[in-house]
Amino acid sequence: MHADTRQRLLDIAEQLFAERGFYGVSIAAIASEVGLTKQGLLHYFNSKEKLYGAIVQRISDDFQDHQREALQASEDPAERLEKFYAALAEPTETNVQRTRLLMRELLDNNERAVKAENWYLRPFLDRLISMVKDVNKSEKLSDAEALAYGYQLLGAVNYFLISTSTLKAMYGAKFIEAISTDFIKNLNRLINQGLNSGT
Amino acid sequence: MHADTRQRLLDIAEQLFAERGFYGVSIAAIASEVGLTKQGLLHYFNSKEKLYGAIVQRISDDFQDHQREALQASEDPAERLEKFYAALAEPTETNVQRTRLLMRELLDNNERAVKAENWYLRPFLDRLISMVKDVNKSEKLSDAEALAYGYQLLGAVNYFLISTSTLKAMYGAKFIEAISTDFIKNLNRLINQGLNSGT
DNA sequence: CATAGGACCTACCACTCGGTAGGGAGCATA
DNA sequence: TATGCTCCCTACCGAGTGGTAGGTCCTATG
Repeated sequence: MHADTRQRLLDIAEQLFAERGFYGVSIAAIASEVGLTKQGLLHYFNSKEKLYGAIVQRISDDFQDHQREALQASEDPAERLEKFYAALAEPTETNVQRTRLLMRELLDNNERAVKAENWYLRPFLDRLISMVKDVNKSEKLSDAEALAYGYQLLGAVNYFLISTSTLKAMYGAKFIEAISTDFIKNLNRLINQGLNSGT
Repeated sequence: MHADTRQRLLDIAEQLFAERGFYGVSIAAIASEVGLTKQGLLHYFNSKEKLYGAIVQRISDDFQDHQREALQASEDPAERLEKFYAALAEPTETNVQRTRLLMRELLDNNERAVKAENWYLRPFLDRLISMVKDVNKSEKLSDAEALAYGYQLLGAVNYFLISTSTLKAMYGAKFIEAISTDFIKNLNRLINQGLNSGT
């Protein structure tokens, strides 16, 4: 079964798909990067779509794992939310990579006209809603309000994450480092302040 | 010179690039949508890259125009910022389309290794920085702080815009409409609140 | 020692890609 | 009438695409 090769295949393909998008990478290019021929790759995944699907599935699974961990990390709901977003915002290489890939997924989704497999984000978002609602129980936020709020922060974090490299080139590395710390500070302020004053 | 055909070419290509990305569309597909052959298209733009570049340039120009308009729309800096983001968040078809295209640009930028033409966002962001600083003059925000703040809102808005169609499919149109109004409300609250209390 | 199956290969298929060469129709100027 | 330019065409190219067919080697099991 050679799970080893399979893993390397997934890892490298994930990286390439994140960098260049689904149409921007050929299976031959992926295979050669792994040290296989195109047909070696197709031995493990019968088609390009299947390979890509396996990658998205893996990411989505991991994301939900991290979410569950954040839930158990603290008793205070606000603190939990802070930790959750802080983990998402961490500029790890894999974190940035996966954010890029998921963002591309979001963009490409549209034309695939929402097939069932695209609902992978659903449990993630549902959990996010309940996390937000937990923070501000006194006001009894509606699901829509909670999602609006959670999604705003999600967008802020993800957008910034995929922008850093471009921003760095524009403003210089030092400036962006300064921004990064300000960014997290701001984020936490929004979490605590935004949810504890009138809607 | 048939500026007419040229315009239609740009319009349709913009739409297709936004939907499927640079690699996802062939110039033949674009041409046939316009009612031309591939070589008819190449008569106007010598290469696929040139066509794409012209589109990005046009968007970036229009964006800056809108920004300038927002600057003149009001005397109150906070209100200006509100109007600015409200305009960005408007779910117009072209607005969504262009946001998608620019987001793809941002994702693809990385591998093009930051050539000079990718700095098209620079004046846009610079103006954004000064707009944010104007709102909170008493605290004398640094450029980094201002950009961190402005970029957060930018990310929130853009990310939400490209997500609406997917979210609609997941949660239903009604729910998302509710979110949209909550979203803008939230955004304005963040603008007024976030900038007037301690950093 | 035979055999089955996993892991990977070469060769090839039909097709699409971006781009070039060269020509023709229509019109404006000389 | 000749010339030249804009607009757009057919025909074609080499390279690359995802995928299939069929085979070879190796190892694990009977």
